[in-house]
Amino acid sequence: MPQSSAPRKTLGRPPRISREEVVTTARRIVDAEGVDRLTMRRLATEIGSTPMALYHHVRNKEELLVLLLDDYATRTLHRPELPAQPRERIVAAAATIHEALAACPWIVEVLTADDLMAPSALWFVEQIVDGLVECGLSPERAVHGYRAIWYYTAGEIVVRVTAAQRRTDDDRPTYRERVFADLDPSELPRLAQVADQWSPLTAEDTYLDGLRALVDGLLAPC
Amino acid sequence: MPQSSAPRKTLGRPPRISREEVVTTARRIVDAEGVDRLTMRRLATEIGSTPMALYHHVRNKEELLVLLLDDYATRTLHRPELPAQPRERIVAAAATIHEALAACPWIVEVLTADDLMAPSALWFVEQIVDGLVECGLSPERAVHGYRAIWYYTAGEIVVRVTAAQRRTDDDRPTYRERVFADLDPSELPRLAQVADQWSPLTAEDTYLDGLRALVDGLLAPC
DNA sequence: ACCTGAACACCGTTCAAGT
DNA sequence: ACCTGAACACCGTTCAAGT
Repeated sequence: MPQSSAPRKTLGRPPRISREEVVTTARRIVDAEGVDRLTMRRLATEIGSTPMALYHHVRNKEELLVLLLDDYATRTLHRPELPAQPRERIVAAAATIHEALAACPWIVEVLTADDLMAPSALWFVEQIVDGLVECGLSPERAVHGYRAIWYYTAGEIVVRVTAAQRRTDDDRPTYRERVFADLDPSELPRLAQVADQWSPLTAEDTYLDGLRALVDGLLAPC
Repeated sequence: MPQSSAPRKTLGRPPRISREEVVTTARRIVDAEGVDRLTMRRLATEIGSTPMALYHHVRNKEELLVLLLDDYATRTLHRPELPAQPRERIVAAAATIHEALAACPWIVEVLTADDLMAPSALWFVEQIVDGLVECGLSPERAVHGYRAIWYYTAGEIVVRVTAAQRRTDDDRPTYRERVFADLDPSELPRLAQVADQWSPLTAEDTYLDGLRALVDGLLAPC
């Protein structure tokens, strides 16, 4: 793996671009034009080099995206004052992660990578796991609880972001709208009842309500 | 939009391929080799035609994927006997959807499309919304409750499927493993404590536990 | 109405060679 | 050690023409 931070022991051609420059330039492209426009070729021309030069600094495009997420997390995920009460601490930590992710929609491509295991996010994971343990869960159940919170959080981001993308793409009625339009009220009475409110209702941001419900449910046996 | 099912009013060149044939062939490719291998060109050669012929039967690749999800849902999502008790009915309906999605990992590409609004899935959505209303939630809160369940379900699928993909891709230590390996126990004591159990713990299928916690939490105020 | 051929405007990545 | 040029093996989609 290329290590631009390691001391140079052997002499060779001096590097013209650094891993950091690659990541910074990639960030600029993504911020300005969206993640779809980030290609190795585009990045190379932007940086004044060739596609292949990049491969000396990142293993491949996927690694570049993970580095980008790390970079983003390090820059924006500052540790807030969290409530002392453990239940509220869990909610606040999850909400902070959620807020940071929601503000950078391109993340969806990378989000699903592993966990959100950017080093700067680990502190929040710690707070959540610790809060669950303090509330009486075993370490094992606390990890499972964190995962449930993570599934819920990642799902909310993925669903909301991609729905938003589709809305701007074109203005024909969405597939969902067509399906709701010819709904049989005798077969699906509840859905028919809420059909015309569905869009505004699902557009509301209810992340926090659902999060509280989930945390309450996870802590209920205690 | 092409309507192969509509009666042919004007005479013209008789169609050689149908929308149904396109979808069926696409399904065969996806089942056999994964969604990555489904390209318009590959599909065209498989069907014995040219890429452009496909565009007379589907608007574009995205529509093809939505049709594929519908097709899959129609074939596999059969209505089970659901428990009469509303809380258990909600859990069972969500679990059935989850099971169907988990069995077809290529879904992740499409999942995020809108809601899971395949017509054959609507019955399950109805059961969930109805169960929540029967438990005392207002229709509005019931829709929000369904959304929370959907976020959790979609998130679980997305995270698990992509984690599995990455595992098979290569056998180097994952990014997560590297991050966990050099964890500072004085800074992140809980994570350090569970570090070596993290992989097995997160590999466990705890979807149902989290789902029950979420549903309990949603119904708690009642 | 439906299909074809050729082209447009791209991708990520590898290989072999240069400095 | 780092970078370049050229190539490989692809993409989705459009356009203009054929039947």
